[in-house]
Amino acid sequence: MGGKYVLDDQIGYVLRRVTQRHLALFSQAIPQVTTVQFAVLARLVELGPQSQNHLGRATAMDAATIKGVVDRLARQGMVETSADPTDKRRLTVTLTEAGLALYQTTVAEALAVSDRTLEPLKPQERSLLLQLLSRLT
Amino acid sequence: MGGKYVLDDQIGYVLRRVTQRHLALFSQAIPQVTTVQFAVLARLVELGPQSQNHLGRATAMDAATIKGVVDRLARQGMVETSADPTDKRRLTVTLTEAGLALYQTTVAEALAVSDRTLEPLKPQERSLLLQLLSRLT
DNA sequence: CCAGAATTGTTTGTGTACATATTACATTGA
DNA sequence: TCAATGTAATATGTACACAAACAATTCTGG
Repeated sequence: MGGKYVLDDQIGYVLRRVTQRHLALFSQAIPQVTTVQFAVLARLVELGPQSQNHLGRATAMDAATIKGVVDRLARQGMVETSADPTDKRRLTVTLTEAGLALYQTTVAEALAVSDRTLEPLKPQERSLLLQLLSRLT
Repeated sequence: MGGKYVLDDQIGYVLRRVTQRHLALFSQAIPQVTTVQFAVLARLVELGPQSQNHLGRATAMDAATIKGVVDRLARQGMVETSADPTDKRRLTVTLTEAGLALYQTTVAEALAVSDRTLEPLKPQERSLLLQLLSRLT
């Protein structure tokens, strides 16, 4: 026994495929931003202005990744960056009016995308899946 | 009501975080190749030589992505590419001796990584999770 | 048979994702 | 207080991931 390696049964491969489907549903529903960019907007709405690295930690991205995401959001006018007067190392990231507006007009659709991703499951199974997955973080 | 948007409860965000943990465990255990490269090796072991695009489909990658993965595996001597005599468009990808050897010496560890990823769950919960996830592909 | 459609592979551009190195600045502890 | 340590941001390099456009080839239907 001990198990043969069957690619289709490996958690990593299944995660990748489910993620692919989710990203496709999201970009179809909300082409303006990516899932990752939307997560950043959501956190800024929730937490208010944040230093760039702190924002990265709050959205599960390392410093290099969050920098790229913030740069692209800033280029689209969704966030602004400014120097922190009390700590010269820090770059404060703030949501703009346009960023808040985009969030408010798309958040319902973002919820719908989450629903659509889970559509093949019954309500009970959906919360069970979420609960099991969140124990693997 | 319909629910507020709580980032930490969104399936996409949870998937991303679980994937991050899995990738970290894999690269720590098997630094020679990535999860994606390993998937390609596994499929070649399973199916034998394949055209590049077919191999991509068999591992859930589009044409541009599989090209990059095959290029990197070829650069490391794990696969070889050759022209298909019957169809001049096709590029046949074949596992090398070194590629097969790498697969054979790491496949047990790859299984262990899948296990480690699922470690917080009981055996029963693990198969339940896999079953629920695979319904979302 | 042959023109249009489909497939294969390549290239380019954009967007995560992370390791590592570097610079600038902050904190702390003896 | 000032040296050691830690943190913030940046830059570079590698690796997926996918869209779109393209050239070469193969297939198909009238």
